[in-house]
Amino acid sequence: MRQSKLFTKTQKDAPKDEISVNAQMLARAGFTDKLMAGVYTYLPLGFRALKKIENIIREEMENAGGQEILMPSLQPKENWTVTGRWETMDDLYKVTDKSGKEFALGPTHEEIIVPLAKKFISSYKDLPLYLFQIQNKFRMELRAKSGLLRGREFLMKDLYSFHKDEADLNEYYEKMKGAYRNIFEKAGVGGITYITFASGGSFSKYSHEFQTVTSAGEDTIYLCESCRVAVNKEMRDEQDSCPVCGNKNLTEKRSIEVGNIFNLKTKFSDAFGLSYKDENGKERPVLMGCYGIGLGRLLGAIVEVHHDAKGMVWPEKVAPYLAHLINIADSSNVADNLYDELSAIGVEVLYDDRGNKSPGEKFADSDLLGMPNRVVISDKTIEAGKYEIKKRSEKEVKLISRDELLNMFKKK
RNA sequence: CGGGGUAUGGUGUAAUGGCAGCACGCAUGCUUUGGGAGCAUGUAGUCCCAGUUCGAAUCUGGGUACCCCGACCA
Repeated sequence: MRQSKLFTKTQKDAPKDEISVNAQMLARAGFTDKLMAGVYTYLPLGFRALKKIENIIREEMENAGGQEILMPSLQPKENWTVTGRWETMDDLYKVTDKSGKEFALGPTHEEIIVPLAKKFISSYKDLPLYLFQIQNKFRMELRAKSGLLRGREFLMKDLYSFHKDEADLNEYYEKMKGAYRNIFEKAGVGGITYITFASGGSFSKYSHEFQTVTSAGEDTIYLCESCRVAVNKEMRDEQDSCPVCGNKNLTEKRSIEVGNIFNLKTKFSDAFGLSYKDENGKERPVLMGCYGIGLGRLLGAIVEVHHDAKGMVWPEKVAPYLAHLINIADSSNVADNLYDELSAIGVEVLYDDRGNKSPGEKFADSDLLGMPNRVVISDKTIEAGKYEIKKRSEKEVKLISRDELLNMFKKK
């Protein structure tokens, strides 16, 4: 992408009403634009990062047997009265059409997917089944806050699993924990994201959250350093020790809930009469699990974790572009050629080809945007027959040959 | 939803009852080019509705939006 053609521009100052780091930096860098509290537009760079996260998640969900679908956001009231959540869920957006008919804007999709699954599941041969979608959710947050961390409309991956018995559900639940670990690892927050025991509601003792430790977090967890698991503050009264090793010496941390997995058992199957016939022809309820990840929240969490005073520092797998090529030479020939060559071998490059910007401004922009690798072409590098490369996360600048440069990016 | 705060060009800000000013951005021209360049000329603003006043960005009332703390968050 030639930066001279990029839709967005950077800003020196953050909007005064954004306080959180993720909101400030994403706005300054032109990754997102706020439409209203808790509702954001993803601009080209932010959208690319979001898509990277989406693809990481999709790959893991497909590896875990998930089949992707897309359910509607606009949903009939009737589905929500079946479970009683039309009345009890107080963050449900309700809309009314001209005839007075009422609808919900989906905050989650159990009420839609269970009746859907009922149309296709009738035998033990149809199970297990794993369906997921990546789609916008709506929740009437009375206080949207912290930029992307708590929105009213936000992109979420939700997978629903359907099982013939509890053993199968539990097995898949453990498998999902592994898939989630892979996702957060690839997203660059693996080392500081802890599986956390949280309230399980009325059907199981626990649910599990994936909590990314950062001072910007709005949750409080108690961390067992040796087991690398945590307990959510909401469980503190009933669980004051590590659920794995019994250690009572837990560390209090602030964290962001980036994912949640939940054992639903037959809660929704019962409500909608979702059952199957077993090997003996006996009718049995289907057991369910559900597994969510907020993509925008994860994006925001990554920024909270990976930034410095100058800007964002994107992990390679979620960066909008792998490299930021900056030309500050008099002529653009060398940079143009490198841009074409890298593009030809499939390297995602943001090319700062702007002719009217000073080197200082280009470097400052590059630090703010935070692509993992910076390549600088100047009269000096051209004269030396080399390319200057610097990792965003490091200070050292290296001069390398064209072949070294191409090889470095080819691997990725 | 309870409490607190804020609202002035695209962005950040100044003006405490008397000519809406500055910086960045943007536009045009010239000069400049390794860490947010210089000069010149332009461009663009008082959240909304009432009220007080000779006169309101400024005071009063109402509304709206946004931010922060708390509550809420299957």
